[in-house]
Amino acid sequence: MPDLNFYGKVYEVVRLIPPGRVTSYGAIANYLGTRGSARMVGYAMQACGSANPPVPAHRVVNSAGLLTGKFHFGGDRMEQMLASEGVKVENNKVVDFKNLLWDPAMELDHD
DNA sequence: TACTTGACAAAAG
DNA sequence: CCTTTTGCCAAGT
Repeated sequence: MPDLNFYGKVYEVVRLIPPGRVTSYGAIANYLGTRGSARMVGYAMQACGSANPPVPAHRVVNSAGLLTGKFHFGGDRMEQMLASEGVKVENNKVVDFKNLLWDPAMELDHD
């Protein structure tokens, strides 16, 4: 990948998330090598609106599978998109999160 | 250059 | 189980 900033790298990884799957901020940060920058991942999502192509930020949740960013999407839009991809959401959290979790460091960096 | 801010995470109470 | 505290790092001001 080209010389992308931290945000750019985050976008690249998030775009690799297959439909019907979800990942956590920490997983992405860990894949980028900066596990402590999990907050930056979410922070980058905030700026994902300017990214092109768009970033499926709705597939990114926190370590507990909680839709922390649903409020930023505006309403239940995040849940609707996830539901459309087959991801069940209940009480603002992903059902079978661990089963649907797509960890790039484990899926991509896999030998 | 220094301070503030977070769509987080893990630990402690 | 829920709330609070601490650590973390990059971007914006």
